[in-house]
Amino acid sequence: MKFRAAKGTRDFYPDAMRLRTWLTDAWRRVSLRNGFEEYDGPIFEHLELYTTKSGDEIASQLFDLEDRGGRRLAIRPEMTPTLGRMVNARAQSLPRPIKWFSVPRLCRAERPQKGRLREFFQWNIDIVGVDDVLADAESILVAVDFLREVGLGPEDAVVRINSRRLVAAVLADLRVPPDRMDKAYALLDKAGKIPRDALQAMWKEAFGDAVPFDAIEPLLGVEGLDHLHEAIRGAKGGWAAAERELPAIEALFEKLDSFGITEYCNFDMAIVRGLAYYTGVVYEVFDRGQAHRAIGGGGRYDNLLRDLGGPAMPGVGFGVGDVVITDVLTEAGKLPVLKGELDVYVIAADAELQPRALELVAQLRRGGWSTDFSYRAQSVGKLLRAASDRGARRAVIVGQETRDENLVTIKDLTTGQQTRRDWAAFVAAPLAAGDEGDEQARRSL
RNA sequence: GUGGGAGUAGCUCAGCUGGUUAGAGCACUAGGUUGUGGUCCUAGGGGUCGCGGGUUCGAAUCCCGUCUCUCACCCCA
Repeated sequence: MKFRAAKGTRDFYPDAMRLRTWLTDAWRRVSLRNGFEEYDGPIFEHLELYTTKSGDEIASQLFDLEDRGGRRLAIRPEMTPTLGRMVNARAQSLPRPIKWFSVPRLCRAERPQKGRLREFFQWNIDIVGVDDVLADAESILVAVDFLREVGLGPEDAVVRINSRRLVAAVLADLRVPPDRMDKAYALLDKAGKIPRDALQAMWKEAFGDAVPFDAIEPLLGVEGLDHLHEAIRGAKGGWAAAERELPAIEALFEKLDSFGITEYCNFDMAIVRGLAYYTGVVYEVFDRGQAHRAIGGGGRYDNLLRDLGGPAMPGVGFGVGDVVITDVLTEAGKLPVLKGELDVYVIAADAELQPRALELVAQLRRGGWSTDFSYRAQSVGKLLRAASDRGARRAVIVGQETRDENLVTIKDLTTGQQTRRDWAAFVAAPLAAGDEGDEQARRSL
């Protein structure tokens, strides 16, 4: 073939499209029932919207372009800057809290690998205008609600939660200079991914003796609130600043308890997140088997809107990409088997009856029922097979009985039961259970 | 950007100590004589063996290059 799909992109043939729609429908369903409203923005933005926030390195992972007027543009690699821009533009008039969601198609010019493609879909949830920890907790509730919706229990997935403020406090207690915080975050983020001695070497290289590795070691691998308390109490020299941050974390976990989702949640000092704009609570969702990268992640970004030129407005939100979650669900055997959806397949028993069959097709379609038929006159057996392959719920045969008595023969393709009904009655309710023959089926429902 | 692995039918793969017209399963198409599917049988279509070059009487098979895919690293929104 001369042309194939570009690197890191996917074609969604009907089979794959059904799954994509199933997933995005789940996202929308969960969003709406949690009180969020859908929004969307343009698929490309001014390049600076991304570069001003995240630095120039980011530009190398952007698909950027220039229009004929010389404007520098970029295909959106994430949704949060667009959200910030949109909220800023109407900051004075939007009722708060702003609870919005979106399912944008995003592009990043990265090298594709497992769980990462260059074009993907991402579910975004944001709560803007509220700095209450309750908003942080609710965003996590929505994430967990989704996990439940797709059949992932607490034994399958976990939300690992940390706080940038807490980490910053600990680092301050350890006398890490404020301008070196980002470096320290980056190293802490590696703690769970590389061997301890390698981390030690990197830490030593970065901070030398000013902040000895011994001092931060108790911090590493801290999981669970109890463990956190121990680590802080046992810290050499005392972690006064860190101790002051404890109540905030405890308050968050109290809300999570009220929401009934603590079995999914765990405090984890290793979750820092790479993104610069997070200021408070940060969290990531993982499969328990740790066979995949993060399913999703989010956190609080209290300075982002101001940094984008708007008023100071706090926000919290998360994103879940379609690639990793699909991998996880596939592995767990939780993806549904989806067939095409068709209410009725109309069969003409012989070629002379095709006009009546077409008449029936049109009437059913007008009534709102998804209906299909064969272009060719084939044996009833072949057409029933076609109906079955199409995933039709009912096959209806227009035959001799239609000619003589205006009756149609209806076959329920899932049970195999067959009944005859009057044409008009069938058109009025094609999926209704039939008469005597369907009594049994009706009872079993 | 760096490194490993892999490219044979739409998909999953076999064939590879070089030797006639390159195979299987699934999928697809058409039949199995006049109105009953989801489990059957038969037949058929579809591949310049990723591409280019080299070695050889002869290359899917050996060598070189190249492209693509994939996994990992870097990075992570």
